[in-house]
Amino acid sequence: MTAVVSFSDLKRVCGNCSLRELCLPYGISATDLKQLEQMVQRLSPIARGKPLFQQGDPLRSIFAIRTGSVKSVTVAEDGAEQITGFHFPGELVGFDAIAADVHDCSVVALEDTSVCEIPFDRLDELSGSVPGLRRQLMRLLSREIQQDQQMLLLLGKKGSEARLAAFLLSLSSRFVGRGLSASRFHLSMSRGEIANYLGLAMETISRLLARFQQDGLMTVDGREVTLLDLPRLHVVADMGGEGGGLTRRREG
Amino acid sequence: MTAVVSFSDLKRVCGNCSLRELCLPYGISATDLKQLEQMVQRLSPIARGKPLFQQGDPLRSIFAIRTGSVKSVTVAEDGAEQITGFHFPGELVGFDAIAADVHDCSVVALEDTSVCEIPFDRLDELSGSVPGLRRQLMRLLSREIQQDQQMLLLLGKKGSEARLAAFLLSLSSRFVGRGLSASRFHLSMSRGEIANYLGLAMETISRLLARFQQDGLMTVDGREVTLLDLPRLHVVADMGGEGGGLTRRREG
DNA sequence: AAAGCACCTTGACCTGGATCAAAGTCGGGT
DNA sequence: ACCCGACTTTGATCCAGGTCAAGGTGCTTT
Repeated sequence: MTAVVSFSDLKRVCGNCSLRELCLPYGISATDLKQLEQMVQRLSPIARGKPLFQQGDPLRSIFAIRTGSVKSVTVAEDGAEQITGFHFPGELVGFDAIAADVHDCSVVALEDTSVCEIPFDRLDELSGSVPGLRRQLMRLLSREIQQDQQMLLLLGKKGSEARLAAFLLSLSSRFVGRGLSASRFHLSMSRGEIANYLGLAMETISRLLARFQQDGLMTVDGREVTLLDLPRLHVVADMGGEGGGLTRRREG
Repeated sequence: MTAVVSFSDLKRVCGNCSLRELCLPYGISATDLKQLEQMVQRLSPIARGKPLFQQGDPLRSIFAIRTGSVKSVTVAEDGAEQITGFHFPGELVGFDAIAADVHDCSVVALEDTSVCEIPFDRLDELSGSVPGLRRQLMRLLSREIQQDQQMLLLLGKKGSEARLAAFLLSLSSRFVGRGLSASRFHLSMSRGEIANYLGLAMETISRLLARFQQDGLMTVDGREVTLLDLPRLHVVADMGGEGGGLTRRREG
């Protein structure tokens, strides 16, 4: 092991590429970092609506979103499509494919999007020699499990208002992490995509947004959104359990 | 690296413990295996209703179910409980905790259950020196992501019949994997727990089981279940998408 | 064998959100 | 400027599944 790389060195290498998330806090040596740097390729931007990879494609690489945004979509045998996630700069996609070496969802750009490609076998190899990288990879996989399970709770136990509020708050907190505004942002996905993601009908999203606005929780102008009352949105997002006021019985 | 261990050696070491799933097909050396063997501890059986670990506990170990069965439960801030999974012999639990070093679900025994405990930091350490083990760990994490996303599709897009049918088929195929009958088995969870897991009301489960029986799809006697028509159950499980006959519009 | 309890079933009714329908809005192309 | 197609809003109606209520069923305890 050679010297640990400084923060500024890293910034030079990855810029604000999301890969710094992958390696930063875990002490990577200069040689290891060089290897990591060399394995990453910048792809030409993906146009809105174009897939980064598709369900059924063999696992070749993991991708990091640099700019723009994407959705991941799973289609069932019967043709039903479920959006399983939206991803923004600094986030990685493709982890679903490790289990079977085949992607079981498609990832599609919601707007013009640039990504970095990380060939998986090289990443795997390097993670053998860099314990911090291995831990970080596992952490990322585990985080995805957590998020999906949080989503299961949302779909299994919460009503439409709580779902939408939770969705807006999730976007907000992720934008904050990127140094953007917590309360004012642009939705890169359509109402229909939000609806699909939350297991609701498009019309319901439309009505809910109108109601939230009317209740002073937020402002909506097309896809431009301003959250006016974060605390109350949190209350709405937490509604619907047996702990709160209005119960919603479901188990015996 | 010393000699690769034979299948029979492995059987001696892990018996039919689920850990063989973790290491078997990936060529582990005798010394490595010895290390793995030494790190695994057999816990005294967990009584029905007792937790293996609880939401909020720090990550210490991963657990492999040896006999019996467990459920994992997440409780939201508002008190709503969501069962995020059922686990049977040969399956591992605890992966959710890697991201934050804290378990974000509780795992509770559905019947008297015996498990093996695998201290996580030792597993992590060993996985550094054994590439096959590392790959297998990643595969397991990734598989959990896949399963959760499959579940998201179920909760987001399918009706009650499809959910229950898919649930029964999932149990069936998992039991087959353990060498048990695909069509005849015992439910170790209550109707209420099934309902909670599937995002339905207990009464709905009860009614659906009655209807499935009446339709000749299966036989129910308390918690004893016999699947009579696997193919038709598959059809029911796949219902509800825009590809099939009866549509269920949701996106624009 | 009676009581107690946890679990399950069945029926009657209600409601949240889906579906159907019909305009309205906006951005991009010619 | 105008048109076109994709997206969004809003209203009316419907229904799958939740909720409420009232018994069963069967196991364990005494």
